Amino acid sequence: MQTKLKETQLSIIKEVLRQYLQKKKFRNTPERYTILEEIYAMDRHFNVDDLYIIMMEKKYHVSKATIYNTIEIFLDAGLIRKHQFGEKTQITSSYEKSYFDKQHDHVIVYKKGSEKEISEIIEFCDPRIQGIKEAIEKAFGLDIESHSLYFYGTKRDA
Amino acid sequence: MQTKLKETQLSIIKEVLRQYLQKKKFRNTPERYTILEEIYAMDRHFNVDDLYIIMMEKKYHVSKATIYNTIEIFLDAGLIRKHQFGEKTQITSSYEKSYFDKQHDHVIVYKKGSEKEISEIIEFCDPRIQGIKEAIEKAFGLDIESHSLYFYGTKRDA
DNA sequence: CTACGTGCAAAAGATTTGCATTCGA
DNA sequence: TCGAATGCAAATCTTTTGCACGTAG
Repeated sequence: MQTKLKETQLSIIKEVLRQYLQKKKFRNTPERYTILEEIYAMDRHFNVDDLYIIMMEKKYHVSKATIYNTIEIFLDAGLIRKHQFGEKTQITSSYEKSYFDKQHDHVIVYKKGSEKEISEIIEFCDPRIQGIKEAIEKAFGLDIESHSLYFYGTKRDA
Repeated sequence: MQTKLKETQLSIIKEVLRQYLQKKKFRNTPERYTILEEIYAMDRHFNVDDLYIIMMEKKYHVSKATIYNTIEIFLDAGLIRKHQFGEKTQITSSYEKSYFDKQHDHVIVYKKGSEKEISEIIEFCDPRIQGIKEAIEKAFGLDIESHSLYFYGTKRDA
């Protein structure tokens, strides 16, 4: 039934994409649906290269240019979220599927000695962030549309 | 007296750098002090290119490689902080001096129509973030060393 | 049929690296 | 003196762009 659920979810997000494309008067290209499926079949964060390699391995011919282009669309459609993990290193952007998730934030856990290697990424969700958001909106007369919060740390010694 | 204050601050941070270099057994090169002065003479966020251009204009010969190298040192010394503003765009890292500031977070305000252009960056400081931090540390058994929080939004209509 | 979207390769932009030279300790 | 830092240029890596072709509408 896990499979069943996945199938149902898949048809939902495809429908979301379909409606988005329609509204924006973009075309229903097969590439866009294939990439969407692959993203939603994955269970972790990914970057463009990860995705490209996966597509290659599965013999779907999709160029990186198309992946970049498509990701832009998915971001706008709210189907994925973008991250810049690893403040210390990393230029590469990461992404994750977002449609069935609730908004959450991340803790980047570094390996003890090496300040550069990420050992783990933990997700969490703290309601207090909402309170901060509302305070900011009121204080500065803004509409806050999104936020990103990262904590950086290490595993505490036992 | 603004000038006086600035001079005093300058001698303090130079001393901080001196001690840091000494502790790490790095060399006291003039470039490192020159770059530090320029950074602390600035009053806003900057990126490597900004800094490079400023150095050029003032006829200090410093290569970009050295700037990158030096910035790494200053980060580790706690003399500057690194940012990745503009989740939607921007690859370039920004930095800001940090020694006399208290830790603060940022709101990235985008221009109304164009989702890509930043119109303003607001700094704020909300103590609730501390509470979240402590909750995370307790919940996951971590030592959190730093965080970054960005809100993204637009000016509210009058 | 007519753009829009794709693939490919080249370009662009940020950062890193290699190497010869300089210079602080 | 001698190894660490610098400057310069080349290399690398991610993302963007230009152009010819294919295809959705």
